[in-house]
Amino acid sequence: MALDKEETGERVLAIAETLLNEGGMDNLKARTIAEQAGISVGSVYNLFSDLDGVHRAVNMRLLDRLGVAGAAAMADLGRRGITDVRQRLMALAGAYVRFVEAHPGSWPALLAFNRRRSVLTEPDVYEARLDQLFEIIASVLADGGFDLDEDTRRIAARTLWSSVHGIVTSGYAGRSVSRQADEIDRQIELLVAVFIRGLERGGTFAHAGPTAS
Amino acid sequence: MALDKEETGERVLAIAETLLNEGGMDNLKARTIAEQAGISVGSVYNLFSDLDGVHRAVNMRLLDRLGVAGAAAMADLGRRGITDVRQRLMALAGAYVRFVEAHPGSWPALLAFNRRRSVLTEPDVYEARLDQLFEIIASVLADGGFDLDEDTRRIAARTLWSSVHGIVTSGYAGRSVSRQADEIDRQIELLVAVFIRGLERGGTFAHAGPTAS
DNA sequence: AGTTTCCGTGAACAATGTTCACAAACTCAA
DNA sequence: TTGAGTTTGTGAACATTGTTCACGGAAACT
Repeated sequence: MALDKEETGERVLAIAETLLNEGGMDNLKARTIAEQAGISVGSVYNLFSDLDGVHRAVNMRLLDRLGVAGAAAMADLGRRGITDVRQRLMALAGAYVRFVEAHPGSWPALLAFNRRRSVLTEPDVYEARLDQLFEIIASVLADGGFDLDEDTRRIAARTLWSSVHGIVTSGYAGRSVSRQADEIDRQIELLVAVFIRGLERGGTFAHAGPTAS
Repeated sequence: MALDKEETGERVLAIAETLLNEGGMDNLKARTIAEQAGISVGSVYNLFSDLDGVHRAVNMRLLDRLGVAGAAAMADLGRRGITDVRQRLMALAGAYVRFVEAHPGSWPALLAFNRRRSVLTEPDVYEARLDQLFEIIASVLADGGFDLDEDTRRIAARTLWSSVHGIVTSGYAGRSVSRQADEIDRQIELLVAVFIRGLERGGTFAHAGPTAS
């Protein structure tokens, strides 16, 4: 055998990611993986606990890649000496949009996966990887000259992320990709602009009135 | 037979919704539905094209219910003479949060369903139902005294919706429900506050710089 | 009554996740 | 090298599930 266990595992993950990216969760089949990897079905289960385990591993790779993309976008701006908050936030959002477009099947599959196993599993590893992204956003806000205490900045970073995420996922649900791409750009543009203007005005964001009656 | 075709269909949908709400998409099984409805598997396929058809029908009911919840929240505020933009937006967001909490399994299942059949099917009916919600938000913004042209207002309404949606779905992914509920409230509160302050400052939101280089 | 149409039934088929008894390959001491 | 012990690979077999369809009965209509 030319490949050792770890190499075979990597190959399986690469195949699995392609399958997920091309056909979503329904396309991740044990027999297809085995066939394409040149191993038997049983070996797949020898390498991973089950298909969920394979999917989880693929998801980790995706999250790592997303983190790298975000960090790279920031590094690029830093290299070019750009410190403008708006440009930095747009660069981060743009990195996310491009990441989603580059993973049209596997990223939705990750979201669907998390949704399926909502509260049942330990999302600790996920959270850790996402926190990394929140940190980037929070640091941008910290450098933006806003008058925000650390807690508010933390919330604002998460809110910004969730909002961009919502725009992108809502945007790509239905219709054709091209038609929606422009709509998504406009929404993100408005979101970032409004956010910056809103934060610039300062003030507190403490829990005030009732959410609803 | 005591029930006619339509009544049986309704019963099937009620059962299907319960199944989805309790166990997500994986829990929607033809045989379970048949058993609980007191009919045979074949009859399920006589009433609906396939399980996707059942799920689609359940989703329609959910979207209708969401629309009703939104309209009811607005009607309630109207009855109490409340016209404050912030309160109205918070009421809408609150209605959505409560709706999601009331459908902990079936709503995620709807989202997962849409994600699975991303561009393949006709989401026209979905879009129509969602547009109804966007209209409500847009009308609130129109009454808010902002200096926005109609197009910007449309984008702003969709952005606001997508953002709230993103906050809620990101928030309920992982961890316990109770822990996250407060975080979600704070994020929505900040989002709405920032949005209003940002829009108040007026100005244009035209596509300006490059999204990223 | 006879005919036609519609509807319910559940056995049967195909696809798929998962297991497991067996075999092959490998490790390492004697 | 040999042989015991361990690890790894294999694919047949099983359980579950979506979906179909030939059959039979009920209902409607003539």
